[in-house]
Amino acid sequence: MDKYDAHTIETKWQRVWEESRAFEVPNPEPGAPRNERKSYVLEMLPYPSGSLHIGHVLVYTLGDVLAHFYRRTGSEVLRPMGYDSFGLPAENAAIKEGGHPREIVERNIEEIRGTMKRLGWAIDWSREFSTHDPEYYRWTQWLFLKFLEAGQAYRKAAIVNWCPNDQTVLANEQVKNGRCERCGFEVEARKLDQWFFRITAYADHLLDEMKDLNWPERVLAMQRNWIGRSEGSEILFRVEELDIDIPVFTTRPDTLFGSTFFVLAPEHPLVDSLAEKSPTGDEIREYVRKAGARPAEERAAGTKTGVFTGFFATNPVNDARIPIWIADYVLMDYGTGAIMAVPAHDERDREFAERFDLPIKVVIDDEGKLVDSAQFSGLPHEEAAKAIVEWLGTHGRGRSAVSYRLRDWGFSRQRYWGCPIPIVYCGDCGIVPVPEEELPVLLPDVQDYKPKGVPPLAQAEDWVRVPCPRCGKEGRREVETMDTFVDSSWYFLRYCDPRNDHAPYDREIADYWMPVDHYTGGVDHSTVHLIYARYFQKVLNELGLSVHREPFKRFFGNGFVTQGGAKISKRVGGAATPDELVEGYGADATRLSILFIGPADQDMEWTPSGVEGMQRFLRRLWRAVGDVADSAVDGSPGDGALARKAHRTIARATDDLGRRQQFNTPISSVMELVNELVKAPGDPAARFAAETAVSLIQPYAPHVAEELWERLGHARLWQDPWPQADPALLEEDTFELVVQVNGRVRDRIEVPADLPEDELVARAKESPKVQAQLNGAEIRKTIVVPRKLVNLVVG
RNA sequence: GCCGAAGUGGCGGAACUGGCAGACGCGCCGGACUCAAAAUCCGGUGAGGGAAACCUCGUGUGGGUUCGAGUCCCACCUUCGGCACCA
Repeated sequence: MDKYDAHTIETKWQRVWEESRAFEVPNPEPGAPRNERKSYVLEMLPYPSGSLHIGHVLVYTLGDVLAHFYRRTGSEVLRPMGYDSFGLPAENAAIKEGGHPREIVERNIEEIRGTMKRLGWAIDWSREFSTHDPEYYRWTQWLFLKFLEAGQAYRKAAIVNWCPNDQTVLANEQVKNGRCERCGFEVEARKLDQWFFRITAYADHLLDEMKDLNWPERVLAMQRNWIGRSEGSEILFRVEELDIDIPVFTTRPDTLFGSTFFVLAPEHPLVDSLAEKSPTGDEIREYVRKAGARPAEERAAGTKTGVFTGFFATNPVNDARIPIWIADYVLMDYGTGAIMAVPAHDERDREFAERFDLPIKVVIDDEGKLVDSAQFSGLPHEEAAKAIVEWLGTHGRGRSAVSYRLRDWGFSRQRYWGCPIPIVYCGDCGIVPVPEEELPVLLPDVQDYKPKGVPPLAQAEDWVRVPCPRCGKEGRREVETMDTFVDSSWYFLRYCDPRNDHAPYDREIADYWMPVDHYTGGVDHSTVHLIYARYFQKVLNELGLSVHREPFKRFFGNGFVTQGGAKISKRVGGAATPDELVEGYGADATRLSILFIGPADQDMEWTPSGVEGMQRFLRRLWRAVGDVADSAVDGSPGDGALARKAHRTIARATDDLGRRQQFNTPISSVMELVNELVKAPGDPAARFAAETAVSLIQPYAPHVAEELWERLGHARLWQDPWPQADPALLEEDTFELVVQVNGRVRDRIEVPADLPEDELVARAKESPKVQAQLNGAEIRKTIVVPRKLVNLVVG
């Protein structure tokens, strides 16, 4: 047989798939019965801000293996692809390289598509789109209008995260450790009018409906953490001089008697009027100004600062008058922006009290019982918490309350390359939505789209000036654009019906394909994209636009691929990019090597030696199967060792891919089978073993598998049913009985599989090695594990 | 500090429900083929002891449960990831 030549084979089959539209799937006919075997396989769509790297090879090969596996196990598979082409990464790349963002992303998309095709990923290319296509963002705008109508999108003045480098506002989800997730600059707090999605209204839904998700625990834990639901109570403190009540949120109402001072966040709305009425107003205003200017990171880590207002609040439970302070360790956007400080039982309050010499009053003893707390003294503190909240309730001074860490999603961006927000500001009518029929609001070209703090769209004066859709007077368009995560919060629905020009998608079609059965992507999106998309899906459900409440039924979080310690390969000169790898080793070897490294949900280091090993394996497979194809032998595989090995391999690979979601071990199993085949070329089961190996490796190495399948006299392996293991042939007819004495292995004996237990024990006792260990001692206990071992316990 | 994941040969890793630790691959060592090299093929490869048959030790550390623990329980150490003045 000829030599294994990856390029010839890969080019040949890629052409066949393209010409036969092998991986395109039709949408269901209207009113057709639901196919229970549909399977929507999706991976997070790439940003076209550069070319693909080895990490993308992992993600899309994972999806590819599953798509092939599900198709061949009887599902109708939807496996689309597109590009998240709006947003900062692409825009920054454009600024760096020079040129218009559109040109840059479209050039990158061309390149990425080529790489994807060269890797042989089984994608339905007829459904491809980019989020910057007007035909797509038209519907992003349409959905925004629906959210606006439903009160899920709104505009408010808020203190937001401002990145001074990227010159834009960032969502909380895009700030890590007080720094911009993209560029690493420290974010500043700015008070601006901004657009928000009311994701906090769905906090409990996002938590409760996790029970319907087959997701890794670590990702769910991150989301839970991010949402940060915490149960406590809201308590009203009276300020007599001002004739007002100020609510505080606390998780520890049991410590209420220990509250010795009261703190407001510098951003608290009452601060202004307090300063006005206070003799030390200037001092207060000066403190508030300084606190506002203090970087968030320092505010969190530095020593505590604060200022006394001169006012006092009354503790509702004992009428104690406690001083009201303003301090920046209290955050405006958590709870009510005001706290009752209990320095004896809260570390932060203690630090503050010590610094400003405020009293510390212990109200819980070492046994966890209340002391010095009037009628509640002596109660265990959990019980006391309930009793105190109840008492507050009957006196109209408090109630149970829940607080969340999650905040509304601010999606205004002061940048150019994003989806325009379809809004017109009118002097008379205020905020006016652009009528649906006028969508899309096209993103205009501007002279200069570099960030300057003022949104670049403001320069497009002709575009900005527009008649108010409501009254016809001159209005001005919204010049902010949407966060790119809005685009990716519904793209999976558009794939269901990507060419629809009268709706974002046909509801019936989307209801059929959705939810995504198997979603793959990086866990770095756990508290960003994955939470936004869940929120969108829930709102769409409540707007009557989808029957489903969760977008991704199953999620697989792939690990990160590093390339740091990679040695330079002599032969391919340190091949590192996917294109270089395909060029040097072929797509099949590349695909195999990235999945063979280890468990795909853990981080991994990519090394060239792995891909060389895979190339060796493919040559070995090529030769072994080729020998079978060339030989005339045919007939029944029988039930010999090789046949049984093949059946066991089928069983294992099937279980690993379907149930266990383990992608490296099926490769090992097939390697074992090929090793056995090489050792037994004349075996009656050689042909069966060869076909099994080719068939099982097909999702990983579809090109070489297809070629060998053809040489074995078959066609279209990608459509062939997945092999099935014969349960009768899953075990050998003999097995190696492990004989233990006191739990330690002393001998291994080959015995017939059907030997009864007492006979197994008899065989075990006959073993000379066992005899030597027993040394005539009395056997106290005998443990028999069928088909595995006998353990003799003595002494 | 809180939440989560993980510690197994020289390396990546396997061992699914408590039952042969180290599958598979990389690397390394030896051999075959070759004028030679590459490629390929065959054999070996956890540590210690022994001429050998074999024996002992061995899955981060220390305990425990069990006939039997990489796997279960308790305590701890280390690494990585997320959150972090969240009241």
